Amino acid sequence: MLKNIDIWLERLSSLYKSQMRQAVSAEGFQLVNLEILQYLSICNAYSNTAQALSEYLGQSKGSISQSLKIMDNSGHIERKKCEKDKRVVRIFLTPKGRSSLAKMAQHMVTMPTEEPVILAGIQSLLKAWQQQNNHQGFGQCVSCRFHQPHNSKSFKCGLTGEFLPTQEKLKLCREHDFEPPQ
Amino acid sequence: MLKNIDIWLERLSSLYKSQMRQAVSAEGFQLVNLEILQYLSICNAYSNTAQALSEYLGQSKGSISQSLKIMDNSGHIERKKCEKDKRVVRIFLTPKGRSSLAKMAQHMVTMPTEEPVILAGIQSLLKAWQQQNNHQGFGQCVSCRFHQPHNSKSFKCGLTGEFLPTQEKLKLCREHDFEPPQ
DNA sequence: AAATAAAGTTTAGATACTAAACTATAATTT
DNA sequence: AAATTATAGTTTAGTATCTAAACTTTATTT
Repeated sequence: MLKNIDIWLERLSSLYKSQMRQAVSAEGFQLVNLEILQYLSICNAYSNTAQALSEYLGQSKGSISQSLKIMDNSGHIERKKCEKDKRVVRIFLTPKGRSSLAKMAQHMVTMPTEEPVILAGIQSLLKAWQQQNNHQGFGQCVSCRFHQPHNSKSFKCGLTGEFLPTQEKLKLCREHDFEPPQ
Repeated sequence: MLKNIDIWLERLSSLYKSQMRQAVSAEGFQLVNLEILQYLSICNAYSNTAQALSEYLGQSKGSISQSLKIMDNSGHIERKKCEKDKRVVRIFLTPKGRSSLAKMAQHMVTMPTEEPVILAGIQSLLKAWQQQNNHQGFGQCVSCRFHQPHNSKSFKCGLTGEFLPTQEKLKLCREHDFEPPQ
């Protein structure tokens, strides 16, 4: 049935969630609000939309839309219509949102060591999952098949053709894909 | 702010949850029901209670109690009063519960490899978390400070003094602790 | 130009969650 | 031994969340 490592992964996931629950209740938030703030702090400029959040968190668009409305009213996020595509509404963290997130992050323990092999293991798991789930994306630009190094200040995204500043390469992208499609 | 590995952990956790959501909706369940069935399938004989579930999942007793009531009515679990301590109600998976769990497990991808170093990494993270959270327990008997090898068929739990069959040593215990208390 | 697709919002109904009050039993204290 | 405190669980009431489906607007495809 469940393998040894699956049991630990299960526990890891439960404990992570439990930790988040503690963090939010200390700040009078709901779980989903922290998830949204956290996502917005690590996603790239292509991925700050309700649709992306819906895919990332695995919840319906309607539910996300409602949560965003509340967080907009409370001043934790800002929504701006995208000029290029007027169907799209881009979401941004406000200073208030960032500050709330920082407070909640204090309640969370981070990974004690940055062992490359652990990172590699986690990535191999994600890779397997994504392959099963029709390449549903979300990963750092630097590990993406579209990532093209350019110079020290920027890299090129092979999908959009745009040049992005180097700091963006560690952010999550909804278009991320490890492997070329079959 | 967030370290590289934290971002991947975040994604791991979100994807895990998202996967679970897909699995439950395919069976017409709710997320929490799968979490409960899963826990019951991996916890040991000391840990199959509402209180333990509440601690494990980080939710209130009331919420857990309500979910258990529903799952009892639907025949997925059974509740039996504990003879030793009449305050306690022990929870058991029924064949129907096991079968539902098995069906949902088919929708979940498991860890591709059982790399010991990845397992070690996950455990070191859990250890750090537990230490911050007042040793709040939950781990396999085999990694617990109370675990005392006996013979090939059984081991002794140093906390309760009982001898437990070997197969139990891979199950989760709510009393689990990595390190001796300070 | 028409049809289809995609992003987002709104609504209604179902479900889940928490906090607090409550019952029952066990463990501690006096 | 009696009283107090702690623990396990349930119930209730109110709030928040979630989904599905209908709908609007804008983009893309036919």
